Amino acid sequence: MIEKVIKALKNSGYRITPIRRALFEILITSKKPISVDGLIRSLAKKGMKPNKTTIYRELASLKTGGFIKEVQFKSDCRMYEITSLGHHHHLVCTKCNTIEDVRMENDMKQYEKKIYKKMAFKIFEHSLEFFGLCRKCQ
Amino acid sequence: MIEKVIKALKNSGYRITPIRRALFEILITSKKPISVDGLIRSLAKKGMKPNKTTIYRELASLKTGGFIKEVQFKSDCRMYEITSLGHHHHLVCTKCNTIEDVRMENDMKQYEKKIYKKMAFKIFEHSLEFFGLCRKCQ
DNA sequence: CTAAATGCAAACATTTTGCATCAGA
DNA sequence: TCTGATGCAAAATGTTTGCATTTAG
Repeated sequence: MIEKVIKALKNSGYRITPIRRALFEILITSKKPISVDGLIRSLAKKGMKPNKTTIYRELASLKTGGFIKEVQFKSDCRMYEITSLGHHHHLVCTKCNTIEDVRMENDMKQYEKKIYKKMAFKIFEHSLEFFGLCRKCQ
Repeated sequence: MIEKVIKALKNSGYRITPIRRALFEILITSKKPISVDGLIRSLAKKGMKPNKTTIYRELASLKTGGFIKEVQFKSDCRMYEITSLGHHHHLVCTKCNTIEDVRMENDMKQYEKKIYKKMAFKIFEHSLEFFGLCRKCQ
C-alpha cells in the first residue's frame, strides 16, 4: 500500500523525503481525517519535529496533486485524508469527536440526476457528513 | 416575515437594535448563506458601518438562540443562514461561487436508519453539499 | 434605570509568504 | 548539480476577549 503510493508520488515528480514518507504512513494507517496538529503529533511519535509551515505547504501540494482531500466539519479545523481510500461519507460523533467512515452503495447518483432535471445544476462532487452519537457515547 | 422573526427575537429576550433588525432583513432577503464580510457589505449598503466584533458577537448569539445556522463549504469562510428557511441542502457552483438551496423530499431518513442498523451510530443531523456548475456556468 | 448591545484595541489562532539553506535524484 | 523541500521569522487572515460607553426597553 505505502509503496504503491510512493511510486505514484515519484511518477508525479514528488521527491521522497522522510517527512513526506512519514506523512503518508500516518494518513494510510489513520484511515480517518486528521488535522494539522494531529499530523504533527503523529510525526512527533515517529521522532520527527517538522515545522508547521512544512506541513501546510506539504498538504497544499499534495491536495493539488490529488493525493489528499481536505474535509471540514462544522467550525472545527480543516482535516485531511488520503484520496486512495475512495469516496465515502463521515459519521462525526458530537460527544467524543471521533470520525468513522461510511460507504453507501448506490450513493447519491439518483439524487444528483433528479437535481439536474429539476434545477439544471450539473453536479461533480458532493460532501455528506452525519452528526450524532457513536456506539460508545450513546 | 421580518415582523414574525422580530417578535420571536423579543420573546427570546433579544433587544431590537437597528443592526439586529438590518441583519435579519439581509438574512431573510438573501435566502442563501452569507459570510461575515457579505453581511458587512450589505449593511454598508443600508448606510450602517458596524464593527466586525459586533457582527461576530451577534452571529454567535443568534446561533446559540437557534435563529441562524452556520454552514461551511470547503476551505471557504464560514457562512450563515436563517434557520426559518427550514432544512435543505446546498448547490455550490465551483465557477461563480453562487449557492442555491435544494430541498429533497424524503431526505436522508432511510439512509440514517440503515446506518444505525449497520454501525450503531445514532444520527441527529447531517449536512449535504453538492459541488458543480450552475445553469449559467455550464 | 439597568442589563444588553456596541466600539475599540489588543490578543489569539490558523494559515501563508519571503528568503536563506539543505538535500533527493 | 539543480530544483524541490525545509526551517525560521514575519505577515496576513479570521475570530475572540476585556473593558469602557451607549442604548433599548
